Amino acid sequence: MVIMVQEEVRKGPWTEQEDLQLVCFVGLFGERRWDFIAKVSGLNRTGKSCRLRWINYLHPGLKRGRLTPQEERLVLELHSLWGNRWSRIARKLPGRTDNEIKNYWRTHMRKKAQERRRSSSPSSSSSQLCSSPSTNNIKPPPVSLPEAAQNTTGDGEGWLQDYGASGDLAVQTREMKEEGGHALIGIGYPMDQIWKEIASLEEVNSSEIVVSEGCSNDQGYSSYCSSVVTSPLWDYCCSDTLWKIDEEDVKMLLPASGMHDKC
DNA sequence: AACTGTCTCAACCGCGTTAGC
DNA sequence: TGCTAACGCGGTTGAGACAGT
Repeated sequence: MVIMVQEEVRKGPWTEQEDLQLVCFVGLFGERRWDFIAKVSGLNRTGKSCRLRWINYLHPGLKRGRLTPQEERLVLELHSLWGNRWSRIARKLPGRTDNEIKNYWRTHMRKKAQERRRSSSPSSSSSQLCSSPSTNNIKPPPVSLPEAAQNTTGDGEGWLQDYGASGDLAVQTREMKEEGGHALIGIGYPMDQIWKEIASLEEVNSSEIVVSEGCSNDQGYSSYCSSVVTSPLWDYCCSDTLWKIDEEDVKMLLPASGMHDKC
């Protein structure tokens, strides 16, 4: 019997050493080709895992800590427009990740569901369409809404039912759905108004957002990272030389087998 | 102090989309 | 043009922290 001695792909929490290695190699090769980075870095991780770790934790532009009230409000507003399009929402919140927003939303919805359960009588079970945000078994009937509103249906009824902070908008939207989804405009909270509200929110955050959206390229980093708290790991590894090394040069200079030793 | 329930967040998984060949 | 690998997104899970009893 042949025993395959295969290096197992590591899972679970990342160690500081792994973080360091990843930061180094992302510095070398950029935020792409994650499988390649996973291989050459010597991390026994999948490319997916590396990417996720980078995006959700190591990215130099990330904010830490709880969402501010403005951010919370923005999340609620944008979710009412786009539904569970977390990455899209995250793009409007500089320094926040889709994962973070998703987690926040879950917590938020759970709280709302609990409050609702407490406040409602035991007999009124029919009104509790969503006891938990993660319960996606209950899918809403398909409705013919314009795109912005259609996107909101992806989560089932739950988020609409339990929507709290900007209740008016939620109620309006729910009413629209209950009416079959036709009269999206003109039920007291027209799309114009919604967009105005978003626009005004965006104005408040506009400077940050502009920077954030530029952050997907290298230039964005340099400007953005200087104004936001950056990872200590990043400080450790992010030197000019690292960024200036061309990938082809690296190939010439560092045989893959020993790369991670040098980094 | 010990136990239990709840919350938060990091990470994984599956699937759809995109890019390269 | 079809195939394949890589990427990106949304859903879900699980471990650790924290609060309440």
